[in-house]
Amino acid sequence: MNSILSKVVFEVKEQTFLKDPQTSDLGNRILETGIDLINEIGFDAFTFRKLAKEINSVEASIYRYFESKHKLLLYLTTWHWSFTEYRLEFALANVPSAKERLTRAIKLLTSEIEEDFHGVDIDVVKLSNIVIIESSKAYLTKDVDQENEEGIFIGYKQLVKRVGQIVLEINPEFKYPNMLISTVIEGAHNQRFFAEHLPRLTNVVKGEDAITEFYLKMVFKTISK
Amino acid sequence: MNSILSKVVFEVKEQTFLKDPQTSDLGNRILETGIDLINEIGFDAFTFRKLAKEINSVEASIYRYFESKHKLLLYLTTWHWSFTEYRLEFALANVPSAKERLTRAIKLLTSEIEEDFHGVDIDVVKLSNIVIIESSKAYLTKDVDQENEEGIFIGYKQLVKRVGQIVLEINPEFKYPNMLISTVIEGAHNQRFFAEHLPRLTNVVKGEDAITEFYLKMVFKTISK
Amino acid sequence: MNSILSKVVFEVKEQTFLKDPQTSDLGNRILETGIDLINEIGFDAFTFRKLAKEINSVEASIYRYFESKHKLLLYLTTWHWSFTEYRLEFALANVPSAKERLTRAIKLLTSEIEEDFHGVDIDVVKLSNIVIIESSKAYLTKDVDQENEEGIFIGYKQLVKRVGQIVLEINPEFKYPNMLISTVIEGAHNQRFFAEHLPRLTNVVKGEDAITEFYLKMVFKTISK
Amino acid sequence: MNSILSKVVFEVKEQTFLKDPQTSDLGNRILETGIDLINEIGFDAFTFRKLAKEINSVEASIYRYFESKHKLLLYLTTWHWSFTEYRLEFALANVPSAKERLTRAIKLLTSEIEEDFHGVDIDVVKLSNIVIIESSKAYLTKDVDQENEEGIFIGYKQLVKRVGQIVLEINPEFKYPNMLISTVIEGAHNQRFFAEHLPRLTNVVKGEDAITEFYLKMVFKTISK
DNA sequence: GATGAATGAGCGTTCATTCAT
DNA sequence: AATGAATGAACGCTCATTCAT
Repeated sequence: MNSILSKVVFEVKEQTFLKDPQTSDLGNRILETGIDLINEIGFDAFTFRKLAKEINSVEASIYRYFESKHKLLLYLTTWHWSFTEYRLEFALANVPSAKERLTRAIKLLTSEIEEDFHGVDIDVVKLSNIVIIESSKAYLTKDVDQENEEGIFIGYKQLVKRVGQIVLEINPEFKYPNMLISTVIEGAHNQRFFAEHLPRLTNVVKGEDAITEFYLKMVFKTISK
Repeated sequence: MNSILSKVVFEVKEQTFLKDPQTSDLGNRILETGIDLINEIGFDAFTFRKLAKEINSVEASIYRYFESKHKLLLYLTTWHWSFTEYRLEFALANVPSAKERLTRAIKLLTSEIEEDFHGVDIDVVKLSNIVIIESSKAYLTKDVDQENEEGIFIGYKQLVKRVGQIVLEINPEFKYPNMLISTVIEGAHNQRFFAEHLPRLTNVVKGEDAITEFYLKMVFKTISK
Repeated sequence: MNSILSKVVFEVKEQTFLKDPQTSDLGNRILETGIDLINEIGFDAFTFRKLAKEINSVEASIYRYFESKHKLLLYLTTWHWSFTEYRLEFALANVPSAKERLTRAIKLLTSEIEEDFHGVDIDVVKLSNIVIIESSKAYLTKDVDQENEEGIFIGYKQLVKRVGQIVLEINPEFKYPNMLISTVIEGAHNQRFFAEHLPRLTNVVKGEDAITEFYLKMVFKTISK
Repeated sequence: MNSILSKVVFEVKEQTFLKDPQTSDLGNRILETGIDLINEIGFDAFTFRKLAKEINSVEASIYRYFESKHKLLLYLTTWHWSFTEYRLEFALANVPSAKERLTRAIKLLTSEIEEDFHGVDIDVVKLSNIVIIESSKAYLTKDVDQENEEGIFIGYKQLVKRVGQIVLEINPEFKYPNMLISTVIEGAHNQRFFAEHLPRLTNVVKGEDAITEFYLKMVFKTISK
């Protein structure tokens, strides 16, 4: 699994790092401990200084890999989207029915990751939490347009497009496939956050898989003729 | 209009300010120029120092009104939700049909504000842009839980609940009214941002009112039996 | 003397400071201790951090007064030129003979300051050393042109022009009065430095007033018809 | 020409480098690109990191040649003085008249270099600009005395002495030959800089060779009995 | 001999905040 | 009530330098 991963996972990220963190021990510690720390204290409070202390190194060393903490966040989110697309590929492979494929895709996009992915050093569960809470901060910036030009969000767009195309297979006349899918992805993030922190904004009861159920129903009803 | 506004609009915000900014000239300048400045440079780059310079005052004076820039953002977003609820009240008053009320509600929540609201000093259009881009940063924080306890998000929750109840009028068995409505509200924000900056994540063509059309259809199909 | 000083001395410097250091206790400590410290360790090694430590304050406080250490140096040099022009005015007042005035001007520009100037908090002797060693660094920069536009070097230019005009009184056909005077001023700086550190570049014997003697002779011979 | 150059030019510099940069390809790239870069961004903004990037190498490699950027500047200036002395030797060879020799020397010291020197990889015009703007920073340091002891400024001193001796040939009683010549050299640097950036300090009109004219006259008048 | 990786130290800057007036 | 002055703390960043290969 590892070799395929390596092949699939590392796509668009060249713009986000100065030196590929996956190629050295220090780089990997930056990623692993970085994910832990962002999870723990939140991205706003996260600084390279604190991370450096945590990995018994210094800020200057981290700057060899990432230009800024914002770029590190971009790296993590693009990694996450590449990884998600890779998982999607596997989940949909050899499934002929478009409806079944869309079902699987929505499930994958709206459920929590639980499995352990061998061959990946990165803690995908924690990373997924970061994506839920912090990823929107990665694009809600004055720099979006420039970063978009640099192709940093390609992974996300590809994913949306790909699932959107399944929608079109089912209903070729549906006008807003991308809008629907990005609503589902961002919505699932929000609902998961609301469920934990602002429960009156959602109707999720802990333990149940309400989010997935809701979005599945929503998608299929919305695209029905 | 003004008197009613004053009555309706200022609800939950006591937790967000130290001294009500609407009661003094300086306070109002803080709000007005604050909105301008956040719009211009983004909330991340926004500081009390810059705001103080802009209004020819000093940081210390702003601190009389708001404990932090984060609290100012909370003030602005709660103001926005109160204001939205007030507009909703007017839009739904004396409309007997639940479907018509839901339609009006969704339209109001997903369209851009354009009208000029007399009697309100605050530039509601600019404020609405801030809400789109920055409001999620107001709750995607390590302090959500505490701020939630303090009742800061009550306005938002009320709004969601109120529209959710219209959904239940139409389909009393629908399990996820709040989830649906908060998905619509947050989704509309996202799509409006995507339309401008990451168009491949949406299917919005500029000029058309695709967002409203999409969410109207989505809501009614989703809640249909 | 003080009152006249205050009037004469503070001219072009507004561009060099954020808040006039002469108007507060802390500001004056910045100037006095700043001069001491630059003298001691040299401008290159001088930092706001070290200065802050020395005056038992913090960098942030110094930044209220000066944008950068470079601006502080500009402040000090412009102060020095204003002060020199003021001294010149006194030295030349009521002296009818142009030759005598030129002689006095050259002496003033090429000799070491020794007197104590009452009513001035600034240690003019130490400041003069700084000007000798560091002032050229104030203009030998990529920012000269911009700073020149801002009028920062006006004091120096005025001084050169004023003495140049005495030259023209004596020999109206002399083509290069400013060139001559700026050569004298910069030359005197250099020779004083050489005398102390690179004696083989000069012919100064310590104790003698060779520098003044040389430049006096040089000037008068050069402008003679 | 090259072979003589090689013999004459490389004199005192042993103290300034760790490994002679003229003996390797990388070393020569350091010199050439270093000169370019210092010219472009100024010595203050110049760093080994930037230089390394420019020559597609790394900082560590540059450190093999030069202990610090300051030493590199010393290398360049001593090279320039050796080169100037070499040019002087040629210009004065077989000229019996002392007055003529002094004239030629002053001209050489105060005019801009324009000719292309074949056999020298170093861009002498750019180097000359660096010397004008930055060379004073090479000695206006707390380390002058030590560096002087190490003989780093010998080239400059020799040059001054040599031309000073022509002065003495003409007027054996003139007391300040070195002072005069170093005033001319430094003065010519200053005036060239002033002409471009602070024209009101000089009387140079672009295109004319005023600087040389002025210093020629100044020297001969000053040393006349 | 040249390089890649890493680091220690410190700089310049800004922020949020407090205190005295 | 508003302001002016000052500060503590930390951030982001870069530099010069070293070490192992």
